[in-house]
Amino acid sequence: MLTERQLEVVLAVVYEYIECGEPAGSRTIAKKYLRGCSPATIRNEMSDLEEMGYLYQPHTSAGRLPTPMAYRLYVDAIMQRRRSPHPGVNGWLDDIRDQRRDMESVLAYASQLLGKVTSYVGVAAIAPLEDVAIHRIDFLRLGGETVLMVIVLNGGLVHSRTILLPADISQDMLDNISRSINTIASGNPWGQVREVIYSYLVQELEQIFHSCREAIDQMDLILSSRKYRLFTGGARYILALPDFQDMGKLKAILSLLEEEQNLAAIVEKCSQKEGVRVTIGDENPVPGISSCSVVTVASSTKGQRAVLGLIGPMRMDYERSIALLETMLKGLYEDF
Amino acid sequence: MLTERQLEVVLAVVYEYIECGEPAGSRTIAKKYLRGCSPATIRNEMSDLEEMGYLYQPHTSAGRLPTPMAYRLYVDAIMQRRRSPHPGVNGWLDDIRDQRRDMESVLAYASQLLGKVTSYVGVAAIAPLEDVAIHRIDFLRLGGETVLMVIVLNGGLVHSRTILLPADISQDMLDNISRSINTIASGNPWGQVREVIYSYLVQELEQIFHSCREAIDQMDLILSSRKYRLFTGGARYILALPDFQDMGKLKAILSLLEEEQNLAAIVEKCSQKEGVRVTIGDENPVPGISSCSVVTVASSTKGQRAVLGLIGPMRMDYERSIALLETMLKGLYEDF
DNA sequence: ATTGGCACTCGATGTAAAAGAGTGCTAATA
DNA sequence: TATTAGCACTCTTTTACATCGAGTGCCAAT
Repeated sequence: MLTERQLEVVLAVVYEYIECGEPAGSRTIAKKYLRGCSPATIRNEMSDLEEMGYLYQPHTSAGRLPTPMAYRLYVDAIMQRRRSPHPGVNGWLDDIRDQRRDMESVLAYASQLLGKVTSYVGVAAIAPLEDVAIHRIDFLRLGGETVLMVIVLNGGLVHSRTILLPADISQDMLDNISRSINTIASGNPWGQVREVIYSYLVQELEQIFHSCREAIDQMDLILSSRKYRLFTGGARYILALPDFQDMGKLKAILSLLEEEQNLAAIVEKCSQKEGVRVTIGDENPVPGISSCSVVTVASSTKGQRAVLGLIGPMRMDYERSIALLETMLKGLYEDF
Repeated sequence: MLTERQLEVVLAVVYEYIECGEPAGSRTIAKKYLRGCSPATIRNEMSDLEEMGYLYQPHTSAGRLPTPMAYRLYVDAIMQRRRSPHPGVNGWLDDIRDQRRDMESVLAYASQLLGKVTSYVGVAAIAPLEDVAIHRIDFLRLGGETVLMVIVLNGGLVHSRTILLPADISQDMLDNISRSINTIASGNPWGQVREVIYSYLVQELEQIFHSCREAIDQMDLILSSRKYRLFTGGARYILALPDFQDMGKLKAILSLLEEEQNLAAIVEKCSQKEGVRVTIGDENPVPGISSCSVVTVASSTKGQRAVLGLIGPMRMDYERSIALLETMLKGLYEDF
């Protein structure tokens, strides 16, 4: 167990490193954070803390750096404290309102904004909740065998996908089908109506039923998987951070951004519960970004779950990031 | 005017630099490309070529590098030659076919593939042609005042946008409106039916007409602007290139990718005519990537214009890039 | 338990010498 | 007259080595 003073030292080292980006020496800590102690005392504490796994030295003659354990301690301490809202958010929300057109573009813009103001990578995501009700389903023939299926969920989330249906099904027939499906489905969650729709299709469309398999499959895919729609922005700003001068780290983070599934895994894991969640280093489910941290805030209303997040170096400014995300998500929810 | 041998030297220097990434010395050129001459002869030629603006030295005791003028010469020479198709494309097209779902995902995947196999940044874009016919227009009420407008163009391009319409217009009314609009519009280009639709709305919807302004405006925006839908992929791979070890260049290219309008400007300029187009250095309309080159290939069918492209360093492998893009676009068009 | 003092470690910085690559020029050559 | 061999010169890159300084660990004094 940590003594009071050891805790202070750990938090001081983390704070100092987050602020300055350089290993913290005993002298600095004594002078800036624990005025009552001499450097020698701090040195002794530091030595103990290193043994306990909270600090480490990059080399013998350097100051101490926090280990992930120390960051965890620091973040837990922050999370206990009452946090004040991040300043400036209101102006940015106005920007977003000006740009707004639909949920998608709002989130895309929000992620860019998050990246820009923090110099980390901004993330925004949204997914339907499990029991979200279907608003309507439409089929629009595009030409040839391809048909565009548009699924609108309560809350405004829109999924569209092209499927293949026999060319001899006219748009009128499609309209009839969607009318019937909508009568059954509209206002109900997919889980409740899936079977009904299924048997309707079996009965009504006996002759072409096998061709509709794909449609049903795609509906299942869209409506059951509850996949997040992901937006990221501001990747270019991390280039300015000293932590990402290393090409290896850069590559890892860019790869993450370009591979949706990995990003989705992170968002998914982070959003299992409401509110703020901080994932440090290799607490992350994705390999490769073990030197990064992820801060997310999740919230559900109107049948959908939204997530805002920041991906940054392990020494990112957690306090500010958390405040920013909380304030921003709250602001977005007031509007939309 | 260049002598035969001077031309050979310039092309050799460009080729050598593209291959090896290092300034080419007189010895190397004499040995690998102009066996009949001694290094001293090449030195004299090089000196002249430097004066003419084709070559330059990064410092006194280094070999020569090509200037943008030299690259231009080289590319023009390539373009004259008959090009053979890029090998391996067929396999990749199979990949694309497997992944395919709709035009959007095909292009997204194609851009990623392009990036991956070249280590440059892959670009794919598509836009409707000026006279593309409207396939249909639908309005789906999402809830409250928001209505989703879905515009499907002949050829399969889908635009959707939320607009605001009074809450007392029911979905049935919307259906009627879209039916009428479709009767007028379907199969015709926007330019021809714009006025008719306009007057229909004025007549039929007198009382709510002012609320429909936005719908018309948005249609205008979507159907007149012919904006490109852009996809990029493979940005992470350029990190491995020696040319992008410089943070400044990296930042420039990442910024370009995140700012749609600049990318759109490049694509637009490049796609004014059919076929291959190579833009070298600051021939580009966008500042910041003056040390990059862009190779694009454009083609129009079925009412839309597709562009595939690669953004790479100025010493990118133009020959291979051009072959790859041409083969790929051709393959895509055969399928879709 | 805390602190001042001091030797020690190890990266960072700076300087000088050596190595290497390639040029430019001159004089010889075909 | 065009080409070439030879050689001095320039400039970067590499290596080696001395120095500096931040910070530690430890011991003896408080």
